[in-house]
Amino acid sequence: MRLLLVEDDPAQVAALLPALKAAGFAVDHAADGIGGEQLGDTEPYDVVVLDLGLPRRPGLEVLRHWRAHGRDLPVLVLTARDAWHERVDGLKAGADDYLGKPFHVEELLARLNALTRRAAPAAGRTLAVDGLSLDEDGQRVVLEDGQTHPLTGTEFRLLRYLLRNPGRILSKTQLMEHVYDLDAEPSGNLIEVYIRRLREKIGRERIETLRGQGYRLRRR
Amino acid sequence: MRLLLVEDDPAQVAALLPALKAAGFAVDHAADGIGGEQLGDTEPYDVVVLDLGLPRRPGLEVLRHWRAHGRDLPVLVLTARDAWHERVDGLKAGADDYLGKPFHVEELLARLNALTRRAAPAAGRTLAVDGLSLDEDGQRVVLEDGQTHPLTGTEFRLLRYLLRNPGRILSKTQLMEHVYDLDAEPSGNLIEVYIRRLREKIGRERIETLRGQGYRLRRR
DNA sequence: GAGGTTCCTGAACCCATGCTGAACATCACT
DNA sequence: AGTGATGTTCAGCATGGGTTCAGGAACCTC
Repeated sequence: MRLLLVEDDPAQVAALLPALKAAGFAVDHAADGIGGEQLGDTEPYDVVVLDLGLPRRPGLEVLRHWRAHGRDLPVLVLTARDAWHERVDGLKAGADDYLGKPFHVEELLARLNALTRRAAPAAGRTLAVDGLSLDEDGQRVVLEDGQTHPLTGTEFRLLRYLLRNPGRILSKTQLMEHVYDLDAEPSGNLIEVYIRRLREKIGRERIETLRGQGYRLRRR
Repeated sequence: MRLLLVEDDPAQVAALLPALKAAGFAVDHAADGIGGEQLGDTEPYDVVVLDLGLPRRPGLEVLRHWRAHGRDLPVLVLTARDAWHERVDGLKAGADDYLGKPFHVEELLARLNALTRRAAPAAGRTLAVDGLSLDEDGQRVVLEDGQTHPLTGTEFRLLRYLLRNPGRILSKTQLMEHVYDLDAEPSGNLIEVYIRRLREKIGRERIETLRGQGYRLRRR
């Protein structure tokens, strides 16, 4: 079992390394975001323990990078205690689990166990579905015919979520919660408005409406 | 997706039920350990949300009972905040995941999603009986010849219930209660109307009428 | 086969939901 | 402060789907 530990605090590392090794993991260690990201890109780890507060590159970005590139290895995120929005952010970014600091080593081991027991999930996806692709760096959509449209921030988040769940029905509440953070209520018709704006850019028929249910990105 | 919620606090239940239903789960609820255990023993749930502090029988015992009897359905455990030993106990007893109270509903849904995705890999949620299959994500029927028809919300719920009970006679009252929530009386001829609409989509003869008794999905 | 009951069917109704265009508010940047 | 871009709210319109109704067909009982 190969494990990547991305953590900058030397004290933490000193505490964790022996415990992880004793638990039977072959541990690699990176002390900053960039190093961690590179290791995660290239080495076949069974699981990653990722701190969020990292020098050089935030943990969340590292995680998003992996997910955006289809890297679907199990990631356990370490967050500050009680920062529940961080945890939700982490889960949204594709974390499989989180643990609030400070934590007990025993608990970390238990959770790693649970994670590695899991079968590998479905293959990672590129954010491209049937000729509709999202340029995540440029924040643009590219259509089949090469046409590209720039997206505003909200449009981008909405489309990204749709593309991550092609063919699935997504309720307005779900969309609301993913486009904005936390418990946003679909008070106004915000989602409708943005769906409309997206449709203008990617084509009316690519997003179906399911009355009373939500919306669905059409997959051909 | 059938979900069993074992939780005694009425306020929690009131908050969770609608959210879970909105997320597409068919939710059964038990208010104590013994009831929950029995339901879990007998019904084919896709996932269980289990509170640990339960009257009549502690959640951990319920979980251990299931695991000891080879019941391997995914279980998410709700624990008191910061009771980390409880969480470790839970994991040792065979929980697949846990969540500390108080938690955010969105977080619960995210974790349930992860759990159910893992448990039913690529199986694609479909209910199928003799060449008649219901695409639960897409809310569509697919016939033997590949023909597909989109379903409205009510049609969908009705057909799903029929498919879950193929070959059984289902009275209009039963259908009413499952298509709508609970105590609805079959005042008008609503069910008749919907049966008709369904027949139009899946074929006249797939649903038999049993005069005075109800309807039955024909199984060949 | 008369009479009653149950079910079928097509159509009409009506309302919640969704769509749309535009105004208004807010933010970032200069 | 001014400007342009983005985010949010609003009001009116369109429409889909849930519901009701009425007339006819099928079925059962006597």
